[in-house]
Amino acid sequence: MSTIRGARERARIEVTAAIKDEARKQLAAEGAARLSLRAVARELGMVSSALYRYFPSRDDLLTALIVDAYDAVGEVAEGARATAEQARPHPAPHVERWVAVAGAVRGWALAHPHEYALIYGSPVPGYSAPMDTVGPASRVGLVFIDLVRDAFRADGLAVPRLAPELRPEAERITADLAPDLPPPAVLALVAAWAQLFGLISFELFGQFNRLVEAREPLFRLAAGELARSVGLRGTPAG
Amino acid sequence: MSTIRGARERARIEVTAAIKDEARKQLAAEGAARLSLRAVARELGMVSSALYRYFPSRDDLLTALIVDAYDAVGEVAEGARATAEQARPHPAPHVERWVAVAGAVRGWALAHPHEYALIYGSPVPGYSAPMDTVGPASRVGLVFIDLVRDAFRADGLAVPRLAPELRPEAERITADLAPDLPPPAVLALVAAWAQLFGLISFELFGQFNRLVEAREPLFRLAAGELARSVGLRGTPAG
DNA sequence: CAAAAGCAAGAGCACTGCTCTCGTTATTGT
DNA sequence: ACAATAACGAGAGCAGTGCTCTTGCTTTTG
Repeated sequence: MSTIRGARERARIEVTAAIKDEARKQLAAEGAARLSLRAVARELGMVSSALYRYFPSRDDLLTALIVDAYDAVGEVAEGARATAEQARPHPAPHVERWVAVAGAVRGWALAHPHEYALIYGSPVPGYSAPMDTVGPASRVGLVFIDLVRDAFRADGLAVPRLAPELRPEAERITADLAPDLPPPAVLALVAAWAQLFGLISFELFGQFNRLVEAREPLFRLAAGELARSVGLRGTPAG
Repeated sequence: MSTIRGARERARIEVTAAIKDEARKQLAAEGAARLSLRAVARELGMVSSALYRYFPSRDDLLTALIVDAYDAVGEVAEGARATAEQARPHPAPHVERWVAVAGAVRGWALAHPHEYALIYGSPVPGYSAPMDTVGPASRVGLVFIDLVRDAFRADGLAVPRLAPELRPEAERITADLAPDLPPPAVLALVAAWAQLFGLISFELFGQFNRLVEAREPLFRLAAGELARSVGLRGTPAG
């Protein structure tokens, strides 16, 4: 299965990892647009053509970095949820768990701006997300779904009202994502999910420059309201 | 002032416009990353070095396109507001004016995805927005501010509650943007503004692929709730 | 009418992604 | 154990990029 069969296979794994590490370093330093295959190879002491034995093209390297970034932010979100769940002495209200997860995602984004831009900014390569990315891409979303499910089971949800025309869409999405949850809440969750990343993107991409100073409190405020719009209950004043 | 003084000056203006037009064409076709100075020059029948008489670098060309894009979407927003204002037989409720403006911005984004990505996606060039862009960049925001001001004067605002810690920030931003409006509403407006573009970006950048089908209704729903979060009043059911 | 400034063209530099070939080395099947 | 096969690293090379510099020419200016 995952047993390493020989020196060749072992070396391949190590070289692949080294390439990705160096590429990630250049990504963090210069951004995706300035990431250069040749520079990566140069830094690793290989010749550029050798690198093509590991990644068939620059876009494939970028795709690998995209997958890793999705996994990294997904892991951060999962960790934040676990931490918020085990808060002592009392378990945190669900709105605050939501805010904690959202804040963790924002923190990761601020710490890794170029990786964030890679996955939540404009699509860089040939404008089609490969299938490899859809799994890791949904990890953060799943965290929010699980969180809402917990809230639903513990306290119930203040299910938002829904226009009749959106009813079928809400049911379709609910069947896909979380058949055990109320469709209006799932639809609100999808919208809240997008809006959450809107806040992060605006902050990160400079739209708040010379305008908003207290960014973290504003983010927490908005995230809390989004949680309530999904139906979560928490402390009244945010 | 703006009188054209000679053939040389006239030619410069025309050539500059031609370069921007061709660049915009390539931008729409291939995206900002693949926009090539040499290709633009080639298509215009000039040699690449001649193009540097008009734009000192590729980034400056991109900056010019950014400014134009901000102006274009700003104009669309202003037009949508004017149209919604003059609706007959009855003037539209303010929530619906907000939704109309937001929908117009979304429509422009869907029609010009690469230009939208240029201004609201990840920052492409050396990661610092030049001063030339801040004016045009605020046009859309100003439309929303004006719209909220109209609503405030006509019907008043259902001013959202605000945590005390955010009070100073809200007052600072209000002094900058719209001193005549209630600070909590201005702060909510800033947050709503970011969230609105989060919805558009997620749709445009493929995050809704294989998930959301009825995107326009969902957008209108979320936009309406954002309007209400700022304090606007409208028809109850959205 | 001469000096100055603006302009297009071309050559050239350093860089990019990517392909192809050519020895070398490790893995595999007999 | 040995030969066939596949993977590998190195190098040369192609077409393309942004950008600079020099060289003549033309328009504008004093």
